[in-house]
Amino acid sequence: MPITEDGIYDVALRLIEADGVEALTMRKLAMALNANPMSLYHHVPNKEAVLRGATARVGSRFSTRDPQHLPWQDRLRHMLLDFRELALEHPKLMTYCLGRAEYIQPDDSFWLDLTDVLAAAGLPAEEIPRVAATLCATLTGLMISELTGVVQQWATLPSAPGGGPCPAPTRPDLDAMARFVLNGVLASVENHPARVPEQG
Amino acid sequence: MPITEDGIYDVALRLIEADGVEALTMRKLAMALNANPMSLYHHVPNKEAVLRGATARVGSRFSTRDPQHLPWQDRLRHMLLDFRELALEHPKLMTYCLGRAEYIQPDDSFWLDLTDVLAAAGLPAEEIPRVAATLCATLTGLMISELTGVVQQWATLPSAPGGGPCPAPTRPDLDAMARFVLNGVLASVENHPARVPEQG
DNA sequence: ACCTGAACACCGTTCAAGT
DNA sequence: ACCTGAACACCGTTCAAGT
Repeated sequence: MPITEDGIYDVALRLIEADGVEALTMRKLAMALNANPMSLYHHVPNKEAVLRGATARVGSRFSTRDPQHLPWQDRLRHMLLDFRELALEHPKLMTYCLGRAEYIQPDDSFWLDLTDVLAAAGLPAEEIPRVAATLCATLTGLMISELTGVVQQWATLPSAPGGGPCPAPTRPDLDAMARFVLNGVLASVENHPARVPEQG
Repeated sequence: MPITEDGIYDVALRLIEADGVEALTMRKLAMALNANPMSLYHHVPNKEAVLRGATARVGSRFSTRDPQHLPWQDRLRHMLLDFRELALEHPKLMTYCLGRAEYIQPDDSFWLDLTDVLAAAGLPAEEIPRVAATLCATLTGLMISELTGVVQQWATLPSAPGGGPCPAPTRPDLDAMARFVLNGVLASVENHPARVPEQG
């Protein structure tokens, strides 16, 4: 079968999730595609573009069926938890791309829905981009920390010099920690000084 | 002058802040040290150790004069803002190490002070490591997003499909956004269900 | 003990040559 | 248009040989 751009991104994504981003090589990628390493350069300008393409492919999988009839709190909750689910499905690539710019774009449904929800929450238009940006930053930290394993490591650390280590958090524990952060985010929006609460 | 382990870390840190982590090379590092590339391996096992050493050197600069007489809210505020200042002083290296494990260790004064503050806030001992872990995760996201420039980019994005872009945030704006996240963190701790508020 | 040159096994990418 | 082999300019690291 011939090489296609999307085929390159798909195989790259598979290799990344198997061995990590740092193990991805143009030569290995070509081998997995049964192609000559140099053939890739006829479909893709360079390695950076491969990583960008794989990232975009994951991003396109984010299908938010944003339930617009629900209260904004529930909509925000769904969005952020959906984002987390997607990140947990592609841990290796997401760990990579959460740490650099450009993984959330202005025309992503995630960004559009997020700003829409914040408008529904009663935030004035000029405040929305900055509040949305801080929410994305918080979400970034939660997911990077969970995906790299630091958060599990921290949660296991002793809280006092003499104390023993805590039991490692299980998946339900991590879910609870994510919801704890989420509740803080919701409270921050609710208490934003410029917010005009919806009447009724 | 002879090569020393600390000298290697210091020069590595300088090169990293000048050109970024990905531009650091054992060969360039040796050149900056006026040494043969292979000489480094007599003082350091490999490149990973160089990055770990440089990271530890930045971490040791975190001098928290934790004002224990202040209310826990003020102590927490100081700690997190001090952390941010340190990160802003070493943006390139911090961007790198915030994205991987092990940059906060159990015997770091940052961790010890953080757990101490949470105890002063009235959190039960068994809850402290997990709350501390989520706070570190939030802080990680804020700083990664600020250092990579995503948060500035997001804050500049239009909030509605028809709307124009917002003005780029200035340093005071970024400070305000950091305080916004900080207030959310404080509120999360204050409202933690297991917290026993201090009397008086 | 410390340094060094040559060498090995890799990279990403260019380019001229093939079909 | 698409593919390919050789080659270039790099990497990190090993190792035998030097002082």
